[in-house]
Amino acid sequence: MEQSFYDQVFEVVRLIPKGRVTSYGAIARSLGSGGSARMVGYAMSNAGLALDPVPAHRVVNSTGLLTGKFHFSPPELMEELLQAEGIVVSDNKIKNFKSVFWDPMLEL
DNA sequence: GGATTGACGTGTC
DNA sequence: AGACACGCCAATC
Repeated sequence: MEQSFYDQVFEVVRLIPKGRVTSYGAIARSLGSGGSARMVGYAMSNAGLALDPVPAHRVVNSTGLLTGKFHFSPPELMEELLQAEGIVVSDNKIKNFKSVFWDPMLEL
C-alpha cells in the first residue's frame, strides 16, 4: 500500500462536506499524527498532483486564515470557491470560522 | 542515511 | 493585539 500520510490526508479532505472547512491540525489529529499538522499542509502541495480533485480550499489553519491561498493558481480562487459554498471570507480569513468548522474526528 | 523543508500550532514577549 | 520563536513529524534531496 503506497498509502502514505499524504493519501490519508487527501481522503479526509475529500470527506469535507460542502460549505464546511477544517484545519490542518484537526486532520493531523484525526489521522493519529497529532502534531504533524505541517505534514498535512505539505501533503496539500501534492494535492494538485492528486488524481482525484482535493478541495484544498476547504482546509485552513487553526485561525481560519487562508494560509495556502497563495498556492493556488490564482490565489483568489480559494476565496472564490469558499464564498461560492456559502463561506464568508474577509481579508483572507474565514468569518464564522467556528460555525463552518468541520471536525473530521466527528465523522470518523 | 543525515540534513533540510514545510499550505502548522501553541506559547511567549 | 500583533509579532516572534520554538517544537513536531514525515517526506524529499
